[in-house]
Amino acid sequence: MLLGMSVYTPGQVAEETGFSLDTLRYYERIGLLEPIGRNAAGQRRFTQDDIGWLGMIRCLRDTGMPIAEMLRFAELVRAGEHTIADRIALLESHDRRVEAQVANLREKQAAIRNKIGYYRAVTG
Amino acid sequence: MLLGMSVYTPGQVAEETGFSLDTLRYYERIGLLEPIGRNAAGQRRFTQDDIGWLGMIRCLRDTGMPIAEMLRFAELVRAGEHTIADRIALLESHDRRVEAQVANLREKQAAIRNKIGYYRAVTG
DNA sequence: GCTTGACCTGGAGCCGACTCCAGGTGCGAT
DNA sequence: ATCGCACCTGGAGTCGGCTCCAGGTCAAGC
Repeated sequence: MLLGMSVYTPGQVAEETGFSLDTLRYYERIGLLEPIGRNAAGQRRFTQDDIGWLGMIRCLRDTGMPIAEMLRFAELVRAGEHTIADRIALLESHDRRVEAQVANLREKQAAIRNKIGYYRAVTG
Repeated sequence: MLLGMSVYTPGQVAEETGFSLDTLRYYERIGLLEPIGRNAAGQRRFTQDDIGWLGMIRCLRDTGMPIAEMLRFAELVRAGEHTIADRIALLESHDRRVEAQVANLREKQAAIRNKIGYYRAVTG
């Protein structure tokens, strides 16, 4: 029973992660994903681990991390356990940027709402 | 005394708004700013109003509104008072997107912090 | 009267992040 | 056995948003 060893087709992964097929191939090409396993016909078969890593990629991407920095993180992960301090440093520094991002967003949002309020007042 | 009629050079505006000189010219070219006044030598002189509008642009830009939509908003503003309802609609719809953006950011940030916590636990 | 510095123009170039394409393979269902 | 579909490759193209460049103009200070 190899229940835990399930693999996923590119289509399934695209569906699940929200990345397009092209983006998945692109990420593999540039080394953001390490080489994905293949079946006999040369088609990609993603593992649960690959999908987990893609989840991380999505977090970083959605919070505005540039690909160059995600690549650095990927390299740290590949380099093994002794890079964990560096990974923490990278993620914490990113976390601070995210915090600043949210603060800026909130500030600008307040100004926009203010403008809406002004327009409302003008039209009565 | 024309105290209220002060004008600003491109350099001053760049300084104050944080937009580069090239970006200011670019925004005028594409019509996001309406044609900026000129002095005798053909150099731009920005008014207080221009700077106010640039403040709005910055809010919209920093909250992720694409230029195409800012252009639409600019056109509404130029078209006069009768477009105020449309402007409110546009800004409110944007505000909802900003809200979603913040929510997504927070969610992904939580996952990143989780990862940091995991790394911390691993290294003890 | 010459240099310096801030500005002007139109147009080209760049960067990040995909996205699309042409031409080809293999597999499951009819 | 043939159709359709999901997949493959390398490479080119797109898009948004600037950013840079060459060559030129003025005004003020030395």
